[in-house]
Amino acid sequence: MKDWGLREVEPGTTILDLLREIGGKLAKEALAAKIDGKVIDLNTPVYNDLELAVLTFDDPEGMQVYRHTASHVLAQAVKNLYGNVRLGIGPAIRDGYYYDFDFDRPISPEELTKIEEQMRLIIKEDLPLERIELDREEAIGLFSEMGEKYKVELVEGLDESSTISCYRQGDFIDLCAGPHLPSTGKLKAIKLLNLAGAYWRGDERRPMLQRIYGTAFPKAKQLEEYLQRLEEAKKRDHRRLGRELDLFSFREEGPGFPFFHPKGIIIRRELENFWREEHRKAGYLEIETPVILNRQLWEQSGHWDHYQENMYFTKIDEQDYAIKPMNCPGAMLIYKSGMYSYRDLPLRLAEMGLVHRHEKSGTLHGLMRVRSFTQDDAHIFMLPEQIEDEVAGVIDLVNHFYDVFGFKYLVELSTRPEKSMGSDEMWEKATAALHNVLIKKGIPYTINEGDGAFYGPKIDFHLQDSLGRTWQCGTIQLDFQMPEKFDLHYIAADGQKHRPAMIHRVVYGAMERFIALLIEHYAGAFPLWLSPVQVSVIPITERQHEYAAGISKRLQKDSIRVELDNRNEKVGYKIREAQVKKVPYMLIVGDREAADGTVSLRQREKGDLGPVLLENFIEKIKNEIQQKTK
RNA sequence: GCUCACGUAGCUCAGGAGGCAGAGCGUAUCCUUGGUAAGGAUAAGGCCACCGGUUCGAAUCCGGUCGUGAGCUCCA
Repeated sequence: MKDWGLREVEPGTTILDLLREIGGKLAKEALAAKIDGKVIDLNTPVYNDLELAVLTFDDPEGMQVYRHTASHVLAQAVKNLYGNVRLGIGPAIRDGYYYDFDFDRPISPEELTKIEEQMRLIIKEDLPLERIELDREEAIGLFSEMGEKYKVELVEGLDESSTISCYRQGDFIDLCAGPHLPSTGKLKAIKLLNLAGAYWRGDERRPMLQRIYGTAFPKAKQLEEYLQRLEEAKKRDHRRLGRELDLFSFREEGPGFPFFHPKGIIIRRELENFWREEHRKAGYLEIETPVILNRQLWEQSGHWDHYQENMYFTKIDEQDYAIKPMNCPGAMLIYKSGMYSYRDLPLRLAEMGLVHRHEKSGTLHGLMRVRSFTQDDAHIFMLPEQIEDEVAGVIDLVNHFYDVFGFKYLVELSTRPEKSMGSDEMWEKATAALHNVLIKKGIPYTINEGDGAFYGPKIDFHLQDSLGRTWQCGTIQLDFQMPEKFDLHYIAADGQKHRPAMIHRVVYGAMERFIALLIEHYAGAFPLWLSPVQVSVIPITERQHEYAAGISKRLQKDSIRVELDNRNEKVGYKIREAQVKKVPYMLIVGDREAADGTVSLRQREKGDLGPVLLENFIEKIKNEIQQKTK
């Protein structure tokens, strides 16, 4: 923030006037101001001494004000075009803004163009935004008269004592805390992006409104760049790359049930191998539990009461069974099959468990959200005093894994949900334990109130997809319930039975989701160790087919995943294809290479690297695979 | 599950006032044997998602079902 020194002005001068007086680009670029940490309108008059910071589009708060005003312009445009429409809410969000409308008749996406044109007219008029403060009764009266029932509801929900503010631009007035741009003319590059449904106040029992999403930038170039980024993100979409790279598919015969193709399975198995290795090192033992288990077990675990709508059922010999939606009850039974001393704890039982959940049809999303998936699960049974160490250990493990892939993640601590089991005391104890570890480790996190599992609070690790949407992957869930329900115990030093504590945890989360995120993260160009095809051998003419086949066999002998492209095509064509399929290494062999036992090496990112001896290449690639570096 | 939109060849998509189904990529065969991101020719490939209605006649119009997309709700 620049320092413009001290200024003295007539009382009542607005901040905008003040900035104009200072001159330069300031007045033009300013969007809002900040006084004592509070963001305010540039139209605010100044009466006392104060320290002022100017917000531009480069400040997140400035950007928010800019887009929030754009949402008001959107609402005004819609009001102008469709007289009979009730307004919902219209905030600024990441990358833009939206506004919710209750139309008499749903509008179609084509109409967005028309609305956008109307918005441009409003911007051109350069209408000043005026802040109006009223009391509760006045506000309710005003919005009732306008037939804005949602606004009336909002006002009624506001604190008795709070001042209610509205913003007016031309003949459009909206309930709003502000702040806003001084006038609509400040808006430059605007664009409406899409149309979707959204429940009023996010409640599925309430009416569904139509939400219009848009964005706005001060410069046309910025808007173009943003749209360009969206296009680029679409190219990284795992559903598209999954098809192009022949990794997996979905069919109408099994909505939400993915089919993994040979190339997709390679990635999956590599991830599993890595997982097994790291878990062995971290002191886990691997187990496997059945997919179908008796109803009585699910009643005992609480799933029958708390998770039924997400479960699939079947009958065997007239008996009710359920397809497991979680692996925990199975792990409980394994624990129960033996006797444990306190010296045996912590006992870490890991399971690549295939679970099925009946997710609502509208929530399915490629591999990110499916109805059958494999969790890289583990249940840690431990002494109460081992809880914090074990939670910390899992956090370290998650950290290590995500580091290998170069993922940045967001951490959330989720607390007790409404639908849950156990005493308040248990919940408090468990939540405090998770909280402590996060504090001790200095991990930044946000609290997600009421979003815990029905049996305990949890720490979640979220990863971002190509469009910046976040997906929960790793999770650590503390559970005092299951050990209770299943009457688990261990023999302590006092020779008596005691109750162990338990952690449910996953690192990848679900293999399917994690693979989806990896695809988007790498844009399909997997690091060598994960690449379904690591090397493509490309003979230039038929004369080298034999030599090329020998190379291919030689690589295969060392478990290198190689494809021999001896199709009747030119080198350029074959190289292009290997490049499009994101194969890390291409070995081009012509007469020269065949004569001196070399290969011409081409790397996916670096291009032609010239000839190398085959054995040297093999040594290099084996080393790189082992290192798991790019 | 809800709102809106969409469903035509393996993929990307044209077409459609109701009257014999189209392109590019990919695939197959042939020609070409070419040195670092697309050589040429020919051919195969479709119950226009499914079920019903309107009509002499439906890929096209109408209704329903299923699936997909964006978002909401819900969650790894």
